[in-house]
Amino acid sequence: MGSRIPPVKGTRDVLPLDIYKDSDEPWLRIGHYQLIESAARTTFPLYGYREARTPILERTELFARGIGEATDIVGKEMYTFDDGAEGKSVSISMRPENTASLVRAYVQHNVQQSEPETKWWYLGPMFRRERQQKGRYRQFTQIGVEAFGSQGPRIDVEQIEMLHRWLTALGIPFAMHLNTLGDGETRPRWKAALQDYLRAHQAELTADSVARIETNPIRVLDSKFDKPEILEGAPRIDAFLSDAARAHFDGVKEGLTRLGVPFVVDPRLVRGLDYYTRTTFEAIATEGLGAQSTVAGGGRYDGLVKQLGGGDVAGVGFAAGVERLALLCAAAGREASSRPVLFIAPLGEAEEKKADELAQSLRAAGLGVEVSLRRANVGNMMKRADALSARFALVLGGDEITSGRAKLKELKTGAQHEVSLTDLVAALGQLS
RNA sequence: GUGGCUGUAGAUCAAUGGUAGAUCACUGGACUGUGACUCCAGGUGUUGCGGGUUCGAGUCCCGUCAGCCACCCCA
Repeated sequence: MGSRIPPVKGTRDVLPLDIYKDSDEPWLRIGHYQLIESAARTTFPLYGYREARTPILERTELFARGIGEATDIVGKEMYTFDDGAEGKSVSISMRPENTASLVRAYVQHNVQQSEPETKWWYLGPMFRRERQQKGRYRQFTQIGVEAFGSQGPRIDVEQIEMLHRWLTALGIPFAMHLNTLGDGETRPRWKAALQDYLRAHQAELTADSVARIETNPIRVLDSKFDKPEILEGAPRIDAFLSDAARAHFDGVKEGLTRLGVPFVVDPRLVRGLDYYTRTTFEAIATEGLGAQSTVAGGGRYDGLVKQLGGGDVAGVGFAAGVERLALLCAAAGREASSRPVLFIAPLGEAEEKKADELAQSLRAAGLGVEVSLRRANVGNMMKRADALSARFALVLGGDEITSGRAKLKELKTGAQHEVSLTDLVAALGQLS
């Protein structure tokens, strides 16, 4: 008589089931996640990235210092609690992103000493307490990479090319947007100039934009509600770039062009996290995601390692939203599937025992085999084989056991092949 | 956090304020020897939840929760 316990708001189950919330909204299945993850697992190591895992829980301080106290993520979206288990209270948060954690691990283990140039990739759930909408959930999954210790533009280029390759392999329609935020001095100087300009035009701006002059003036440039001529007249970052920062950005653009990676320079591309410097980039889906169309975003964070107690080590990384990618894969009908090679339908008790033994030996040979576990007529068992999308079905009755031969039915074509039960492995290998 | 829309069977949706239904899916049977076609049978639904109005509420009103979409922000 228990009542149902509802799931936590903004979280969702990912099942191997064909569940549709409504007719034109494909529900995410595990197969969509697996497709994206396996593409990452095969692509990233080609570029020398190795997987790293860090805890979901970190001290709140890490995110406050790493991501920025003033950001929305840290200011109001983290799941934070006090952990008093060791006598004194420590503030703990569930990670809202993974870069700060990886930098902490990098510093913690003095990786700089043993491997000055390091490339890591990661995968896992992140948590932000936001109001959900399409492609945005409170628990979501990110796949990302970080490259530590390389200064020049070639690593930026290599990483963007890798992101391009991965998304292309997944069949995602996207455009790569590219910008530079300049080095450590550029951004504050540009920001100040922008604020001066916007304050001078306050009277003509919307209330939202006026409020953002102080909090996030760069975002004002992205406003959809203000007069374009005001936004276009704003000071551009170009005028504030140092020679070194400009040369770096030119190097990135030249490298991408040389490797044939398409991109668009987008001066309004701003990354929200405080740690970004110089190169920033975003892969933006060109269809299918509504307002949450950024599918991957990243850039340089040259000061972050030092800020978190390490050496003066450069970094570049990106993070991709798996749910957003999965929605696009779902819309395109692309999905990883695991289907059995063979479904065995035994007709009686003795046949069931024989079927179990056959299945065991086939599985030992690496073949996926499903055995009917319920006693039913052949038609129903065939129906089950069909539902599982088995490649072949085999009916096992008394005749087959005494003769040692059976008919292997290929479900897609309906063709039947007579085979010997003793070398089913070879027969299946030959047919598939 | 702000705003808009929506909550009825596993799914998609019906039901003038008056007996809660259809289709698909699922299970079984027709059919102890072969799935997709056909026919038949099978539903104990907290109508999201809680109040209110009414002789009577799935339907009207209020609240609340959840989902969706947008703002904000971000992957």
